[in-house]
Amino acid sequence: MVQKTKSNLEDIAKAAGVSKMTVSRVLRGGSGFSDETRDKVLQEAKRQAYVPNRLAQAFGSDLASTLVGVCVPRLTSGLFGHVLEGVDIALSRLGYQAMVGSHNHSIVEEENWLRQVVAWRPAGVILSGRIHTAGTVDLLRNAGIPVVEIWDLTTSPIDMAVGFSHHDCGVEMGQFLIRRGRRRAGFVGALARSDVMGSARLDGFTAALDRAGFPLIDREILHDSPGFYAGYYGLETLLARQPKLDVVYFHNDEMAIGGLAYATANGISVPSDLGIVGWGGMEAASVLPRRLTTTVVPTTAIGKAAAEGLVARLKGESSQDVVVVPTRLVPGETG
Amino acid sequence: MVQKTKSNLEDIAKAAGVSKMTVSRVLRGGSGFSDETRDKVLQEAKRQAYVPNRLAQAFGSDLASTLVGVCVPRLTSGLFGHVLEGVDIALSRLGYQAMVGSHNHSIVEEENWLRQVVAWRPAGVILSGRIHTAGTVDLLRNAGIPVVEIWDLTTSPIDMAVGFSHHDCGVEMGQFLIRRGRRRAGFVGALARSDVMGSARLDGFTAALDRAGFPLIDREILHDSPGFYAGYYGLETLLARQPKLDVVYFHNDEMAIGGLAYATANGISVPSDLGIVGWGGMEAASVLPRRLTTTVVPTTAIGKAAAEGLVARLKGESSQDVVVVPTRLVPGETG
DNA sequence: CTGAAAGCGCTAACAC
DNA sequence: GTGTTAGCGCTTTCAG
Repeated sequence: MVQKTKSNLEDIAKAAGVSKMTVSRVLRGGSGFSDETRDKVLQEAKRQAYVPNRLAQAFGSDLASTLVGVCVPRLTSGLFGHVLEGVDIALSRLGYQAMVGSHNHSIVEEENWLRQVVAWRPAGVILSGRIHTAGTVDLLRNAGIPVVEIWDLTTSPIDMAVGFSHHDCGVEMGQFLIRRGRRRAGFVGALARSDVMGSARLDGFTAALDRAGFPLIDREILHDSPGFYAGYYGLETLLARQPKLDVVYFHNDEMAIGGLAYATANGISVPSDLGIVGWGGMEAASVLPRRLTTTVVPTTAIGKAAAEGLVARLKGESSQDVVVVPTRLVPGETG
Repeated sequence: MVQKTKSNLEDIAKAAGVSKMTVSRVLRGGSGFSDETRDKVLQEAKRQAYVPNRLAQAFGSDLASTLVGVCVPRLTSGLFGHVLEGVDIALSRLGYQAMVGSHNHSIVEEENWLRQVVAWRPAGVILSGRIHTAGTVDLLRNAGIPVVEIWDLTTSPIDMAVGFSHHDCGVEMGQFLIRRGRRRAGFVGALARSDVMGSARLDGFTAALDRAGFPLIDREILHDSPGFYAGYYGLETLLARQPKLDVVYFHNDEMAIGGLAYATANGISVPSDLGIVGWGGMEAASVLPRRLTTTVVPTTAIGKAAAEGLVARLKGESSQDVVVVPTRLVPGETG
């Protein structure tokens, strides 16, 4: 059977004996037609399995499209998965569609992604982080669409922002560990050169330690993806150099759990011999035999707030330009 | 400063002293123009920061759009995060854009998502699973676009498919545990009513146990998201009813790790008192103090193959309609 | 090698 | 309450 060409407003109009415009009005649920007309049109549309052409709609009118670009560093990160879920649920509830991309912590890849996406004339975009290429900023300015930057709030945003200060997270953890009596701290991270936000946490951490008079002893930064393995081997490497550390701050919880695995496997008792603390608040961290000491980030809430703020702006509703979400240092049994 | 209206082909044409058509040809890298013309046009395009309007492009021609719809059950699942990453990397390398959605294991939500997405006239879609509503199938047929169903391969696909048999995964694990001497097996799952693929694993598992003469003793299915917590409390509940189980098969690795945490916290020694086995192959499973016995699924490869197969089809290249990816039962130290 | 004309499906603006 | 006209930016087709 030959593929039947998709029906359009005109087909319905003809079949219902009205004009395209009337059909358009009915289908968009406006007003300016009789009940009788409406029923006829709706019935025809259903019969013909009419699917509106959003391309024509978005193209042919100033009506903003309902496409929203969303770019995150990595799709495989537990944290960003939750952020995306928050975005996705909010957007779909509001009738918007997400175009998703990832850039693996490269602002150049982010620009490439954005260049593709703006060509689709999206209603707005959600980006991660506060550092972008000049090209990205130009693209955004020329597009003249709302932008929400999520995750980091260290400096002032291009347009809107939802997040928190990574630097403060590091400071808070540093102060906490000092209060707990730790004096010889190390750090294990990954991808330092490109993950600016991870570096911000480290900066805050070292600053706090410095102020307390017990500066960071050493750090080990792996050029690897910040997962369990990197945490495991990162701790191994760091301890080989610095056997006398009394606590290690990890780039994130996955790495901290990897570190915990290394400690367990090597007879290092946690937290008495060595404290291990993470960042992020992944679910797994709280069901470990020993609950991980970490900073919990409200990931889904960030995604939701970003999507809702963007749409509020699009609808001309008043909305806050900068939303600060609270992170929470949760003392566990490992640090 | 007033927002400068975006430049279009005509603006460039005027500035370069040629026609729209010539500009169009140059910008799309075709042929039929002199080098001199090309340089002039490219220079003008750059000067005006021209961004092509993909909406007009896709709308105004039969040229397939480069939009690809991708729908997964959950964005927060470690496994699907990796699938999405595979899809995303392959698509962006090939010049396509992903419209992403999730349906939380509801085929009705999947249909709602698809209805929105089809209206954008995507080049193709990637769906998860083999069960869809009649409405979904209609939508797909009418759209006349390629469809790749990923993840499950139990029955024959609508169009193309990339995956493996969940049923066989269950059978294999059942046989493995019997060979290891387990005789009193239980199962802990979540969301059974809607997660058809999880059920397929359970079916295969019970079938294998039945054939061996040691049928499944009991199962505990939680109406909760299949994460660490559900695994923890699911095992607690199951053991309260059936203290004499000698092994428990979990819906996935997250739940198995939760179960492991419960066992550790309650002095149950694994694997001597109780075997604990999972499914999926999340990275964490292999750095636990005791490596989890599980089935490893090549998630990223599935996403990559789905995206590449779809694009191959779009370009008229020959491609396999059904790609079976191998899963691998990896014996660890927990079962 | 280059250009002119028509049209994709829809909606805004205006007429009736 | 309903219809008509024009046009969004691009590509296709056909003429030169």
